[in-house]
Amino acid sequence: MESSGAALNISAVERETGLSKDVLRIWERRYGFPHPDRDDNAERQYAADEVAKLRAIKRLMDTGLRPGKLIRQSLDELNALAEQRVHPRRDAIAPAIERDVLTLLKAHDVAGLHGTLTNLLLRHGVQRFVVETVAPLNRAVGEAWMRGELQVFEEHLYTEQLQAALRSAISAFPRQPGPPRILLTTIPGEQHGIGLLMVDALISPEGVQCISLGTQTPFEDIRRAALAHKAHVVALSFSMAFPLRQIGEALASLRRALPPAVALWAGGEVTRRLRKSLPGVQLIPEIADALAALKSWRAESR
Amino acid sequence: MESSGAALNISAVERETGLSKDVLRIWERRYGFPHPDRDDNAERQYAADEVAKLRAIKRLMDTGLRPGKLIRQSLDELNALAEQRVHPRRDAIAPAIERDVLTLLKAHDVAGLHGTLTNLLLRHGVQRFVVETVAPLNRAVGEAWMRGELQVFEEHLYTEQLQAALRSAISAFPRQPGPPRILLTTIPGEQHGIGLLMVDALISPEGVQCISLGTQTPFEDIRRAALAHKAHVVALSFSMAFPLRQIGEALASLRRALPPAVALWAGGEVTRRLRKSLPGVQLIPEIADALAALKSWRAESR
DNA sequence: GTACCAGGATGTCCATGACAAAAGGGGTGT
DNA sequence: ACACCCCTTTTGTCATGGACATCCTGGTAC
Repeated sequence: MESSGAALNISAVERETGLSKDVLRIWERRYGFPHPDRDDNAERQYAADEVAKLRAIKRLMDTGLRPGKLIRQSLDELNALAEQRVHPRRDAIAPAIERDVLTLLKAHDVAGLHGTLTNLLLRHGVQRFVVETVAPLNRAVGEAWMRGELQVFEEHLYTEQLQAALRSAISAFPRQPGPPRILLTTIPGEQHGIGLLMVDALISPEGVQCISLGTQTPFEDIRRAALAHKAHVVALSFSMAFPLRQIGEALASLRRALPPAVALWAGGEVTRRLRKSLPGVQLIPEIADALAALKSWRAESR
Repeated sequence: MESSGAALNISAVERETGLSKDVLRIWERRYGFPHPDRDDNAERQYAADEVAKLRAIKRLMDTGLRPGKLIRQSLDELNALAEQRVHPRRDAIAPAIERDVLTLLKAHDVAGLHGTLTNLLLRHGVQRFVVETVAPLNRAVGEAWMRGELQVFEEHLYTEQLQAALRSAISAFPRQPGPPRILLTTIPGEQHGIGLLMVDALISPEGVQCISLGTQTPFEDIRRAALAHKAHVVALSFSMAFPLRQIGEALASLRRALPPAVALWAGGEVTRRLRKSLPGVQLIPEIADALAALKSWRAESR
């Protein structure tokens, strides 16, 4: 294992942790952590365990905690805290399905995972699959990852298999002409697209036309796309990792850029943490709320 | 159009153009461009046309040009240059299919695009579809985008529809047990996953087991995943936008981290621009080379 | 033609200062 | 209890300007 896998420079740490260079430097200045070695050229060289602790801190911050209280704790304490922070939400024992999937993931059983997801999808139908299976599974996987039970690559495998399942469900449904026509995408910087697929799979069966642009569409292009496709709704998805600060600003500026007749939906659990009220923006903190939003759109547009 | 849709601050420009804050600031210092206004707090406020020019410059840089020669040119000159830079490669008139797809894209005809891709896929089979249709189409779309004929959101729609087509093809093939077992992913920072899907679709029919982790797997996790899945090959994909500088370094360090028995493939057109020789790394500059690489792996491993 | 070297071009890193926005903590009125 | 407001602390982002490793280009020697 030699020198514990080569120290990382600051931009590598930025990529691995999601903490900007500015933040890494100012934490060092203010809190004394991290405290990387310097190479011959006086550049920071972060050790693997420092990066691990930074990742743990980032994880907890994404749930709403602040760095000042986290940064002095040891990695073990942080993991304990993560566990604490997760348990309260678990109202009962984790259902069998979630345990099964986590077991398959840890066993790296690709075929089993694929089979299980496909089975659930076919058994319950797309919509129940999304609301009752995928949403809780995402939570379970996210929590397991938070607790350090899952490796990053195991979580990637989950995402990939889930994506395959959702896409096959979506493509099985013939596209029916709207309305409403819904434009799905994420803003630049938000690279998680699973939320888009979930919405697509959930509401396509309702006879709406979902047009997905994938992730990270520049603002100006979201506007242009909405006009070009004559979209009735623009729906954005945000993940927990996305900087909360930017969400409000982004939604407000997009709201200004879009014609008032075009509805703007913002999905993702984080949207629950938004403080400012955003007139003209429909928040969708739970995936099931997308169906409600669709209903109310149809009611209003008559 | 008043203040042309609100000026962007430096981090917004970083997201929209892919140029880091450091680069934006030092260009301003060295070349005098961009030259953003300052707000009350002396922070840079980039106008929309500056951002457009920056995007044009970035586009051209991704093809190997250097900023010093680009930055003094006007947006029109840059677009002309992009056109020039594209044409030489076009040895004949663009085939009908490529023209058709571009027309559909510009007409925002989602159903037509989906139909055309599906039709081609079913008509020619997966492998021919990937090599003879998708690869030239990608090039055509990339070039049209470079010339400014395509908007970003139109290119996103293409990517999304293509992804749907490829995934449905892949999922239609039953996964057969390898060998080789091939781990597909990209390294952190590389967010384009189409290459992975193309490889998957191309070689899955050959009876290999492709395990895709999606994009941006941290180095350490690539190693762990290779071991956990007992992969025979680790295949990475690189797009033109990925900083060439980092590719060589990344491949070398990954080569060191992986057991010698595990082959390392690096795909994508950019790999042709690599200077250093990389022992133990198989380059795959053309998608069709993946089949050759597979053949030679099978020959050697006997 | 090829190999090699010097100088220019380019991106990344560093240190430090400043400040706006968000969050927390009280206190007060209903 | 709860809602509201104001003040303090916390936190992230931005700015400036200097340094330097690396890559590219072009010229020179063989």
